Amino acid sequence: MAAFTSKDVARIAGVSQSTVSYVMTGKRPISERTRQRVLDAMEQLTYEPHSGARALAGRRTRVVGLVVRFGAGGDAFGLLPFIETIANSARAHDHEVLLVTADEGSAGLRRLAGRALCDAIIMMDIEEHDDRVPVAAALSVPVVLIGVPADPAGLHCVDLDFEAAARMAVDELADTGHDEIVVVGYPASVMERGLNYVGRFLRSARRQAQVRGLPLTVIEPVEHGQEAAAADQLLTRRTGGRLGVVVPHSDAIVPLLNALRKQDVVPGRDISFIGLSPDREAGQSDPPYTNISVEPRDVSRRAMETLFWLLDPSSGVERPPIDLVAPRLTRRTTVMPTPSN
Amino acid sequence: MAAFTSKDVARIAGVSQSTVSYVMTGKRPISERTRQRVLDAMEQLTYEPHSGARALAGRRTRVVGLVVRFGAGGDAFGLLPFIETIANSARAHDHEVLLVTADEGSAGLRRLAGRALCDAIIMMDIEEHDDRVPVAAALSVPVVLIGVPADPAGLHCVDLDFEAAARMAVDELADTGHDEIVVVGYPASVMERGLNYVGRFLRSARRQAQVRGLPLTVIEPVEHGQEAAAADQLLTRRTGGRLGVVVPHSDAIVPLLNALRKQDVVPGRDISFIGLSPDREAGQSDPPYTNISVEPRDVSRRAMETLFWLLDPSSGVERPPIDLVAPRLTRRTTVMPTPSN
DNA sequence: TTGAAAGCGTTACCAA
DNA sequence: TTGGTAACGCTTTCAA
Repeated sequence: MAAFTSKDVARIAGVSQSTVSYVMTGKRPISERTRQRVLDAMEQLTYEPHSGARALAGRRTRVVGLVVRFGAGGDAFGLLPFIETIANSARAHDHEVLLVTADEGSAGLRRLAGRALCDAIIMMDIEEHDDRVPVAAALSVPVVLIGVPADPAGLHCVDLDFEAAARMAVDELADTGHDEIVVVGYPASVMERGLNYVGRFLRSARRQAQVRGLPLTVIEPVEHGQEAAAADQLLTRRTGGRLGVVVPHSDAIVPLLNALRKQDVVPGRDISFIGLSPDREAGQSDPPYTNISVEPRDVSRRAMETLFWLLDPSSGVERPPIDLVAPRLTRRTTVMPTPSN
Repeated sequence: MAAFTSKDVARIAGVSQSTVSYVMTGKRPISERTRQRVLDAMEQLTYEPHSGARALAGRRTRVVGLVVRFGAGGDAFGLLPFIETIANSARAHDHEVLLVTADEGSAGLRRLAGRALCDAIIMMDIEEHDDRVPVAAALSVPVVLIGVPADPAGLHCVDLDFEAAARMAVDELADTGHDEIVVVGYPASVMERGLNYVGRFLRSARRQAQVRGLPLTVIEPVEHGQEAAAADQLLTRRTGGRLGVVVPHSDAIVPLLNALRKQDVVPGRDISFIGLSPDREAGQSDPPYTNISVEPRDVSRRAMETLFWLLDPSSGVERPPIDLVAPRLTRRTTVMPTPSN
């Protein structure tokens, strides 16, 4: 592991150092013959360019900063697929991923930009009123948010369209002749954090219920492990009418289905059930439930497309400042059909 | 976001650029008065050192490379706590974390070291015979493995002591008068990957069963979602004697407990049950089960201690090349007590 | 189509 | 205790 430099490559190839650089960047035409000689020399030395030197001279790091929050909060199914997709996308663009935890708050952002650790930042787990957003907006590097804060401050945001998701759930229940809706809320830890999508979903659900003239109650907060109690509470709400249950917190779905089963309540027969979750989970669950799709991979892929477009606007088509992925409703058997009489 | 340099800081503070550098690194004594002036100037300019320039001149990046495998394979509970702990530990040492996926194989390792992207590497999800291990051993930066391959090639390894864990499980069942042991194996995807700990656990379990003179069967592979079938298979094994079940794949534990319950088989009364999982999961499960602790945080914390010791051997006490975290057995109610007659 | 050379912002050596 | 200055390995202008 001798650690050769572009000077060594140049010497072996019998060209100047700048030619080596231009072969790598492709920023000026090189005769095929020279190019090949340089490439051979690189191969021979197993040359790798020094990223620090590159960043210094070229004022770009080829690194994407990723700010995530570990621990309590988001849905468990979520974080890993997000990170994975982002890592793959970065690699596809020949970029690295630098991981920063949300615990660092704005300081982490300032460090990423100030120390020139990355060319762009992608930030997840945005709160509705998030201190970091104005800081991010003032940074010298572009920032893409996964989530939509109350004030995006001009930043590009990508997320699932939780407003549309809520409307879809309410509409589905309204269209099939239900006369009451219960939304099973989030754990207190999630509620308190003021995560943007919680408010976006619940507000939209309430509004649409009003539009459709249906009473809607939110049971909240529902702690992890306390889903059985929520199930009880929910069943007392069933005043003889057709009750529809909507569960936006995907971690609560399976426990809740289990709790209902224990009470011999069959979704699709006794009550209706719609969950917000990836299609895969919904289809493989027992029983499979009608769901509204939440696909982390779609969201983070779009976020990365936006990010790379911001880094090189000529590279693709312009991206909208707020880019919402449309949810999809998949009917399985947990929503009672419209009564035929 | 003006992007000031240490030259600016030097000018404002009325000192030379090298003095600014020495204030930051502490590599030579600075009078308190000068030091304060420099710190004030930095504060005033919100100065942040350029990491690329630093890496170039100082030949150290203050970055830790983290190689992880996403997707199928390891236990779901595992990856996130590992990453989180590593990120926190890195931060505590004023280091960044660069994330690389295992899909890149040895190329990722070569890139990390060749491009001087990091000072040290931590690599997870090691296979028993892993191509990357010899490559890692030849790198110009230290590498710490989480896991123990057949041939560590001189690299430092940190992991749970799966051999001891298997012995503990077998001993516990032997000591309480069982006369048969069934180990519920891993999904095929995990078996095929040849992950190091799978072999380490199963081999050790077999050996210890032999030592204790107990028949031991491994049901394998057990797919995710197929735990009910495994439960059936397991119950047919119950030839009237006292049967002990050991479940090393933590993802299978809860589904398996559910499957047993459906058959009205009560662990601790009808059969015995020991799972390998974090204590938290075991205690919060319904029912709580006797478990052997697998604590990702302990393992990754130790791995990071080793890594920073390798980066600066004078900083602490020497680390063993193979550092195994001792598992702990916590008895709950799922192992039948020794018959009293 | 190519080369020479001036930076990029640090660190660390050599002097003072 | 401090300052001056030569690297560090690349990119990019200016010339040819």
